[in-house]
Amino acid sequence: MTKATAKSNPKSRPYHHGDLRRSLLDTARSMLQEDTGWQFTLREVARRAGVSHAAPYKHFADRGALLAEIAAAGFQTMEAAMRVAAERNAKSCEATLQAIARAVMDFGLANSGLYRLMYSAEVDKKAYPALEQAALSSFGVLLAALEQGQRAGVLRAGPVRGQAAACWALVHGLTTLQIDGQLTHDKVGSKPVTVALDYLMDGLKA
Amino acid sequence: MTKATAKSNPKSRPYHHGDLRRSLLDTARSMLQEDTGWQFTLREVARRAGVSHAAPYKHFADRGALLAEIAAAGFQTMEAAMRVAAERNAKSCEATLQAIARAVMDFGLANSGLYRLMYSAEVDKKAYPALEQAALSSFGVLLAALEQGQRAGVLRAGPVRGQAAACWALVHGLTTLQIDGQLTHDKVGSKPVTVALDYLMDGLKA
DNA sequence: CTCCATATGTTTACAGTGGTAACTTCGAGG
DNA sequence: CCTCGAAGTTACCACTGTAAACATATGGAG
Repeated sequence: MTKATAKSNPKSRPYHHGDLRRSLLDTARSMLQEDTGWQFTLREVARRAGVSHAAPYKHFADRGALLAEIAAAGFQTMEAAMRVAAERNAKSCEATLQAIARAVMDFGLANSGLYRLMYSAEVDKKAYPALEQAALSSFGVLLAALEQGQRAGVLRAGPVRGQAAACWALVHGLTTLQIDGQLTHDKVGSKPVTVALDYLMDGLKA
Repeated sequence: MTKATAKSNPKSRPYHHGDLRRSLLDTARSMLQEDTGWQFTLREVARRAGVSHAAPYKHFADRGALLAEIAAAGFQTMEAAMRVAAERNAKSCEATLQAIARAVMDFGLANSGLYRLMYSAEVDKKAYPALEQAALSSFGVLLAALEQGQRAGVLRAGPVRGQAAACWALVHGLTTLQIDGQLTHDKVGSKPVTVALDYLMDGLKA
């Protein structure tokens, strides 16, 4: 592909960008990073990518499709983080779950814009099966950890998905609260996260 | 006020609406009700209120101000629901907390659009102190219940705000999950909510 | 090697949005 | 009664998402 060579010479701005699709995704991601205030215009993405405002439509059906793809990718990298956290803390079930929770929250805090997008009504999972599946897949990491905990007899026997929903809801809630700055140190103590999780963990134990 | 008489005769559409401010709020609220897909245009509100698209600006600084006011009102009615739930189930601390949780979730499910708005990044609490205070005030109901539980010795002694954060996060998380239809019966069991709360309650108990 | 089909980009256009400004109308208080 | 300000209106601006028509570069067929 000579496209690569074209990209190697950014000065002459070849008519064909080379890899606009990737470039648009990257640009959009970086915009999500800086942009806490929720605004996201496709035209601005195009502008920053140095391309006409209609160009993105050659690669994405519409604005929603771009967002959906970014959100899906977000779920995937979050899932990856969850997995390594789980594997590195496999000694006890509690440790694993705590590690997963921390991984999610760290991810959310580090990429607050992206995290918001992932759970925003802006992008509807029904319309993008790939997105929905990415979300479900990340949920699976939690499920697996809980199942193992039950098998080991550390956790109460019971509907795993119910326990998972509780954990997920708690972690997600804490993350958004923290993103919105409502879990400030003076309001809620020093280690609200660990503490809150401990409460739930105690309730889940056998 | 003869304005009232003017409003009583809607046919002749008097040049001055009578009570446009209230009317706009009502219209907007009802739009939030039907509208699950997140779109909310000020012009549409004006249209439905039977008024020109610039009229709202005589009563609200901008779109955000309207939304903020609606969100604040939402927090107030939610708080009211929480309060009556708490008072009607004051026998035991567990019952009170469960009732509060149910009240929040019922409110969220019954007014999903409004609930979304209340926690949306669309309306930033920093910019509207009244909104922020309304949110904090509703949080206070939960705090009070937990404090009472601690005093009664039913709950662990400890930082109340931390426990509150845990409860809040859990309930909020469950509510949004349920609104998004991700807590379906087959996925998560029959009474995911009560169950999940029970887990946390067990962990909070002394 | 030539040439053309096609993927990718650009320009132009349109409807709809939030927001401002200048004009009109109404009703209340001197 | 008359005026003055509040609450409407229309006209306008910059911007958005999206579509259609046009332009260009590139790879593969002849």
